[in-house]
Amino acid sequence: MLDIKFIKENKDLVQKNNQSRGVKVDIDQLLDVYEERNVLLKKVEEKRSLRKQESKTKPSPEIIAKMKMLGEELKTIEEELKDKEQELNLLLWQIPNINMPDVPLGGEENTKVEKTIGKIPSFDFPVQHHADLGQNLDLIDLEQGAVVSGARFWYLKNELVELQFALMQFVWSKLIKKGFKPLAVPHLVKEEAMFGTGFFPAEKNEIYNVNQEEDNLYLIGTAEVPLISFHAGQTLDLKEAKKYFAFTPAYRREAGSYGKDTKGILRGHQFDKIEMVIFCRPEESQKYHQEILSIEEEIWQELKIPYQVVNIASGDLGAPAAKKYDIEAWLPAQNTYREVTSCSNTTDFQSRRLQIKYEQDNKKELVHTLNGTGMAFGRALIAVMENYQNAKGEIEVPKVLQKYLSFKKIKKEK
RNA sequence: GGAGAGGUGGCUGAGUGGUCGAAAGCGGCACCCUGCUAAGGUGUUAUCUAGGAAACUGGAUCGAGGGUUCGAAUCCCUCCCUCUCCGCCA
Repeated sequence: MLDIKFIKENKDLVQKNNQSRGVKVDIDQLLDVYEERNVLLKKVEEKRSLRKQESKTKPSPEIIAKMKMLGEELKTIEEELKDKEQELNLLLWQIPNINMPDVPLGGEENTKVEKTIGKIPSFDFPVQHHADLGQNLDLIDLEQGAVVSGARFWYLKNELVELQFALMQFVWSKLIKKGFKPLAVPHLVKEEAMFGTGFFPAEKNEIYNVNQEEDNLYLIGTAEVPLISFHAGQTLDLKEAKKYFAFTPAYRREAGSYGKDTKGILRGHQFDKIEMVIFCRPEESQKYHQEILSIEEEIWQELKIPYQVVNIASGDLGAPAAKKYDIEAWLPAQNTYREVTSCSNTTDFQSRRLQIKYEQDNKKELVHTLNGTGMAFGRALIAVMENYQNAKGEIEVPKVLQKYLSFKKIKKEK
């Protein structure tokens, strides 16, 4: 979230920024509420001060009577203050991060293609959709997934599972080489972690709530949540930035996407993913954003799959992100690029909520946090399947993955 | 799941209703001493927040949130977490 003082001093900027993201919070109202809250706070503090002075020693009966009255007044004002702070927070929590200067303004249609890498392949045979390849080669079982868990769940089978494991090792070893430290993280988190990373309140309906009555935990929609929360409440030594990654499933309700991408495994309630995060000093976050992007690009380049990098427009940014790049890989069967990774600079939006700081000239300052997809395996599998299919309806194994596998092609006969 | 114990400052640990933001020790910092020398002495040393140029002043914080009380680290309730024993278990 933003610093209320920053909002006060940069009213117009915040207002414009909100507009660019389609967020309708009345900043004047917010600042009014803030002022009202400050007045109440001052009153409360004055009365508390009085009470404190009289409570140093045992007071006389008259003073006790007086203090009793003061206590009543205090209680009333404290109640008002609490309501006012609640009102303030509800407004404040809706305000998204400030766009970086080079974020394209507008909605999805204004997403800017930064670069296009790789030549779109031309096939001299009819290309198959990954769902058909999966069916023909006995790699995906959507029907039984639906029987067991419902729509948008599936089983991966045979070589496809091995292929995913090969991709995992490929990305894993690369991130280790790049200085990222692996973490095995909780997949169920408390509300505070969801709020702190900025997924609540905005995206609450995307998240599974487990055992609300007894445990009230939330299934992670991305490892970003436990990874960033790993340092919640801590003051870090940031002489060097901290880099982590984790391999986890991502659980998503996909509440708003009924009827969208229903064929195959492009959009599901659960997919495996490697996520990376970085904690760094504010002046370094733009540099590390580029670094994360370049690692993601390297992965797709080595897989030899065409992709484009897009700079997400303001209206499409999640609340915590100041800037976001997606990589979209070419999917031949859909004849288009589709999102396969996403990396964001969330500046101090998350660290302010989670109170993640570092020490600078004997003062504690908020860190900047970044996150990026190492690999979303569901979509990576789709990209490999569709781009590496051949005329015989087989799937060839990308060169960089071959050392992890005992086969070079996925064929029909097992 | 059952039975218990507990969460206090950077650390150890005292504090069961008022003068407690909190003894003592350790650690840190500053100065002094310099034939007890990998030592001694003196002083100082929590965090957040509002105002202020600063000195300073106010408020909050003893796991979190409520409650009782004129007054809560201390009493009551709920929650979170840690530990011990039993049970179960990959």
